[in-house]
Amino acid sequence: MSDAPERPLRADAARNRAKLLDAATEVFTTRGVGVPTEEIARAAGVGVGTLFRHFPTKEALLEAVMVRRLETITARTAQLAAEAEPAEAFFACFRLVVDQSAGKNEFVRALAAAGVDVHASLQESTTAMRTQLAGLLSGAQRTGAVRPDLGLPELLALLVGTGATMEQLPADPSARERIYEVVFDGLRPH
Amino acid sequence: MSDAPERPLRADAARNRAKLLDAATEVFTTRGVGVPTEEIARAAGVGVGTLFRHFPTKEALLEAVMVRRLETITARTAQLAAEAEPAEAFFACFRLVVDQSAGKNEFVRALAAAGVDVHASLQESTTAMRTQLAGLLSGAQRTGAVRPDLGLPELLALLVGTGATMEQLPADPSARERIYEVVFDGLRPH
DNA sequence: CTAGAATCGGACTGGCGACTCCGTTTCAAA
DNA sequence: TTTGAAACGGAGTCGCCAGTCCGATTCTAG
Repeated sequence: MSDAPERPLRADAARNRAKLLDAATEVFTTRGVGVPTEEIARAAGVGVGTLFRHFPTKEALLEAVMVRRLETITARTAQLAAEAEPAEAFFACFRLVVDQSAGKNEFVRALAAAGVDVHASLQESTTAMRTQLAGLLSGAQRTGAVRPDLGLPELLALLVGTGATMEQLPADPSARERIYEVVFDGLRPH
Repeated sequence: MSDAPERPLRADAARNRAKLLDAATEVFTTRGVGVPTEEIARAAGVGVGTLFRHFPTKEALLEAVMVRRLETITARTAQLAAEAEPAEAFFACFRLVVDQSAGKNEFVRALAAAGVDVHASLQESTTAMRTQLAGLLSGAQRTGAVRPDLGLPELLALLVGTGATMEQLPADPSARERIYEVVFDGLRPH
């Protein structure tokens, strides 16, 4: 489209960029998106100047983190979808997304609150994810494992909501499991 | 305990306090807790000075709003619990709480993030609510309408999570209804 | 009606945090 | 090695917002 010329980054620049992304992922997920940029820079072992040279805006950094996460999840989802039969794959992916989305709801909120209609790069990644999920859903419905009246919007909402449910729970694995039982039972027909 | 003397508020002061609470409830729920205090004061038709005289801190205002909401919900819950039989009351209250909690998750987060171990007044209200819900839950379990392995923590988490689910949904009443079907189905035994 | 106490309003302050600027350092092409 | 372009770091700027202060206003007791 438009990103044609792009000279390759200098070695140190590429290294710093990667360190920033890692640090930002870590800090944002554990301490929330409110953490000052300077702390992220410090965690990455670089100066704020460097941070803002790579990501012109705090929001841009947030977006980059989201994109990477989404891509990871989408890839694993695709793998699962290919390996297992529809119903099994569907429920496995549901777990995967919920488990991986700890704290991510807050990201989405932060981005949305920033007035952005989700920038191009993010748009792209979310679309890929949605496509995956839509396929999984209709596959599972075709085999009768999931009630047929659910659409993609409901599935998406349930994924986010189940993530929120898990965040509220004390770190008790058996309670988590019970929540999954409730939701999965509800997803099955009748 | 300690709030003994409390002279009654002057007429205008009481009026302004009420206007502030109403405005804050409205603004916080529709535009989020990040809205500057000045806007809340303007929405209430008073100056910031007045706002801070009634609520020494933005956080205190947030808390007051929460308390009022919780008390309202708790009262309605109690009423429902008294009028209907256990199972019916349980599910009706579940709906009530979820419907009324639009945007409230964000409040709780904001308070928790402020480092407060939830101040005394809020503590009290939440305890009342929890007691209500605990009663409702065990009642519904006794009649066999709800799976017996669920505890209060799971119920609380599911209430918050279902609220989050609803917030993600496009404003489509039938989709909302489908979500309730999923969750309620999952809550029932087997 | 009047005084003075309670309240009000909004200009002002202080601190915080996103982002900029530029002298210094590091890389890599020749 | 040399050299200039690329990248770095972090002190400094700027705007925003919670919370303060005090002269002006509005209640209400007598």
